[in-house]
Amino acid sequence: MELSPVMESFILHWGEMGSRWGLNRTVAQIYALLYVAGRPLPADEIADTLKVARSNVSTSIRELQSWGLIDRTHEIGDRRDHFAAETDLWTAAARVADARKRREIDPTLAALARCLSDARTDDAIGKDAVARIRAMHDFLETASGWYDEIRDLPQTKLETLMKMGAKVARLEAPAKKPKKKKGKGKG
Amino acid sequence: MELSPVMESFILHWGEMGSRWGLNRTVAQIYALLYVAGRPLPADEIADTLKVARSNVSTSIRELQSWGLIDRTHEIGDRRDHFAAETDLWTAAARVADARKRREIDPTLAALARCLSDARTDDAIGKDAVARIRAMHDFLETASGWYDEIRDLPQTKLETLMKMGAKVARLEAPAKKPKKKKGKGKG
DNA sequence: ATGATATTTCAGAATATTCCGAATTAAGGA
DNA sequence: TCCTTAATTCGGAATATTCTGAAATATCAT
Repeated sequence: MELSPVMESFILHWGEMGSRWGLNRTVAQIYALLYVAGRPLPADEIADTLKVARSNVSTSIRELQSWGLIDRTHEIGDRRDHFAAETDLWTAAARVADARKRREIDPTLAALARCLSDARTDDAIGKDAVARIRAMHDFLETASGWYDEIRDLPQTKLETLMKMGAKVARLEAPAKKPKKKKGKGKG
Repeated sequence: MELSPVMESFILHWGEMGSRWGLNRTVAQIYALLYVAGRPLPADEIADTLKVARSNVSTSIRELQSWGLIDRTHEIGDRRDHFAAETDLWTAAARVADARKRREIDPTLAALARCLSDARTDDAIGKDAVARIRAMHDFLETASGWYDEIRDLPQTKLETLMKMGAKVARLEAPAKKPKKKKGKGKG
């Protein structure tokens, strides 16, 4: 696929971004490419466009599939697999959040639970240290539970909830002097 | 500092976890150590305990400070700096979220804005592709705006909001048969 | 100043990750 | 079956990151 300057810039920036969020550059770039392309692309075209090895595309595609960020499709008269990005960004974000929770939060919670259990036979650890580990466990568990509760909300409900958030914020800090908006000097 | 088996396990797991969230192992381990220790430790004691180079501790401490996750303190009769972890996990999580937004989301938003601006003189890009880039930009901007609105809420308000979230969830899928509480089969 | 201790910097070693490309496997079609 | 094309696997090269240890710098007391 022929990339325009802006498309190229978009893909490069996205690759950069992805690498800060635990994806590797190629994986993020492929997602970006499929996202702007707006139509399913076969693996070899992806490799050509991004100038990476065909095998690298294969591996990266597998990774993107494991995140639920792309779909595999087919075209008549073409034996090759084609891939399309999930273009609904709410859905994409939710997929990533789900996957990260499953891969990182849940195992961490399990590890913390094991620590707490083991602590009962660890006579070298202090009660306060155990309490802090418990606090960590409970914090993650609470956050995790909230996530489970809101993750299935349809977007509209979620947006409503977000707007409620803004209201709560405004209730909390009512404009006492609505005359002038002044920088708070937070630094 | 002498580590009990559970403390060691906690620190190792946390190091593992941290590396999945963009911190390096040592940084995450130092935070974990200071967190369980429950008292300020000097850099050389951290190095001894974790068996890493003193210089590595210096660098990692700087990183932790840049995330706002540790405080520097002093003890009378001791010229060394001592470091203590932020033990309030809400605060710690907020600090990380703030930092990541500033370091990753904000620059990405800027890059996307630049793409959109450049797109006007890019005659090789299609209108639909521009529209998708705009969708990405707007999505991030919206999420970013929401975050700004709720980040200053005190914990209590935030918890209230979270509970509202749970309620909204329940309104959305009301228990038709409130006879028995049954596992929802989340898999 | 001088010496003692604390901290930081930084070049390069150690390690980890990403990526390529050759070889292999899989899937059709004739 | 055999041939062609698509897809995957995997050893190791290329690259990036992390970590060490030595040297430099800073801080404080005398």
